[in-house]
This record gives sequence, C-alpha cells and structure tokens, in this order.
Amino acid sequence: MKEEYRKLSKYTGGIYRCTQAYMSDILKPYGLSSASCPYLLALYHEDGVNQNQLSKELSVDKAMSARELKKLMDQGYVKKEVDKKDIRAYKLYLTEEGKSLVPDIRKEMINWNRTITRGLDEEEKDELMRMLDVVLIKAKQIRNLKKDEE
Amino acid sequence: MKEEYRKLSKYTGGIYRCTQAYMSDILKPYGLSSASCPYLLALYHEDGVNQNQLSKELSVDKAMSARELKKLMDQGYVKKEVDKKDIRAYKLYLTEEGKSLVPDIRKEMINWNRTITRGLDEEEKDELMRMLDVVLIKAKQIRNLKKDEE
DNA sequence: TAAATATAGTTGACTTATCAACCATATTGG
DNA sequence: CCAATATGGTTGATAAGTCAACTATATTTA
Repeated sequence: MKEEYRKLSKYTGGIYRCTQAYMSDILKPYGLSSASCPYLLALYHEDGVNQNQLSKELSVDKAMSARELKKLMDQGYVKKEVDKKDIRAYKLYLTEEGKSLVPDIRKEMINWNRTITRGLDEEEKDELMRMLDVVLIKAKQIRNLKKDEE
Repeated sequence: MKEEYRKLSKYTGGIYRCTQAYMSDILKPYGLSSASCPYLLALYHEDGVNQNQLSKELSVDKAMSARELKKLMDQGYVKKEVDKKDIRAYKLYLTEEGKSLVPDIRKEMINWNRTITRGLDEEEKDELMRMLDVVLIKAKQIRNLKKDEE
C-alpha cells in the first residue's frame, strides 16, 4: 500500500460525508434525517431484530440507535414489541407507514450509488463491494476485540 | 450493483467509524483527537495551503477545519501566516513540534490500514484505492454542483 | 472604476455519533 | 441454587461534522 497510509480513511470518510449531505437533502421532504435512513432500510429487510443487533449490523453505537429509533417511533414509522424470550429486549418492526416509505428512499439511495460509481464497470463495482466487505468485517472484529480487553 | 442499494454507505461509514474509534484511542496519549489527525498528516505533505483548500482536500466543511486548526494552534502543533497575496487567507504550517509528531501517528495509521486490509493481496489493495479515488472524486463533484445551484 | 459577485475565515445552532455509567434482566459456573 | 458476569436498553456529557449567516477582502464585469 506504499504511500497510502492515510488515504483509506480519507476515502471512506469523504464518500460517507458526501453521501450523508446528499441524502439529508433528499430526505428532508419526508421529515427524515440521514441518520434515521439506515434503520428504515435495514428493518425493511430484517424484521424483529433488537437494537443491539441492529447497531452491530450498522456499525454504530447502541446509544445512537436508541435515540434514532425513538424518533422513528415518535413519527410512527417504527414500532417495538417486548421480546417474550428476553423481556429486556425489544423486537423492532416497521409500521405500514414505515414500509410505504422505503421504496422511494431506496430508489434515491440506488440512484446516488449508481451515480458516484459511474466510472467503474459492473464487474469493478462487485469487486469494490466484495473488498469493502472484507475490510469492514476486519475493522469491526478489531473494534470488538478492543472493547473486550477493557 | 443489484441489491447493494444501501451497502456502499454502510461500508464507507462503518469502516470510517471503526477507524475513528481506533485512532482516537491511539491519539489520546498525544493529547490529540481523531478529528485533528488528518490535518497534521495533510500539512506534513503540503505546507502553506489555506483552510479552504485543506477542507476540500479532506472533504470536510471549512467550519470544521477552522475549529480543529484552532485547537492544533493552541497546542502549538500548527502555525498560521497571513498570505501576502490575499490578506483574507492564512498559510498553514506545522511547527517543529507538530512535525515531530507525525512519523509516529503515520506509523499507527499505516498499521491500522494494513491490519484491516489483511485478506486482500497487494494488487487488490491498489485496485481498492484506485476505485475509491474514482468514487470520491465523483461524489465531491456532485456535492459541489449542488452547492452552486443554491 | 464602481457595482456585482466570489472567496477566506469565523461563529452559533444544530445533527450525527461515541463513551461511560447506569438499571434491569439473563446466563453461566461453583 | 445463587453469585458472578454478560447483555439489552437508556441517559448525560462530549466529540465530530454540517449549514447558514456574517465580516472582510478579491475578482469580475458592465
């Protein structure tokens, strides 16, 4: 990786921040923020998970999830159910209203991703995703390892 | 990109956040934050730039740069000089103290990047960086375009 | 050259995100 | 079984980052 000592985080951070800025504009008319969007998209595909699982899936702190999910519940897009097998935990679901929002948001997200990856062919995009997946898994592993040391 | 509609920002965001968390621990003994680190590394390579140029290079808002650079100046790691050709602007430099910090930080950053990219061979890493570069350039373009519309 | 516009930097209000401490319940191992 | 430990969720404090409004100087153009 030669001189690329700082670039990985420059790239990931930069792309992420541009994405947030863009989506934040797109989501404003829906009364949604760029931070709440990942929750809607994730719950659309995986019902009934709890906040910790969701936080890990999205690589964010569970405190963040607690607050964002509270907003989404207040807006009526997400509902919680106590998990009968573990009364500390909630099972999370989209409401009908929440579900109806997702297709549009998803389209916008696809559109943005397609736009910023013009310049790569389909095969390269697949490669990029595969490699980012490898890197993210590793990065999360180390982060969790560090937490266990404490 | 099939079903990958949300994943690019999941990956970039996730990798970025893990990196921040890791570097934040590493930098604590130096009295530095993960947010100030990019400035030290960037200035080590490119002296005499101004805050706007630096902000663009790092894909952050200039307000962020103003505040982080102020901290670094208070700590004695960065100094400003009024640009004689444009008295609105400052030219930014690392102090000797600032310069002496960089090699260690850089080593840590390289080490982290090497660790999270284990699983990719050298050729793949180069490919990854090249593709992320293409994507970031595009993402920044659109972001700037949007600003001009306003 | 004067007016219009653009650019550099700062600040206040706000969003996004983390960490640490905490409560309550679950799980594990003596 | 029960003590120790782990896990799910919440909250307060704080860091990271954006946006919009502003001041001051530069640049463009009519």
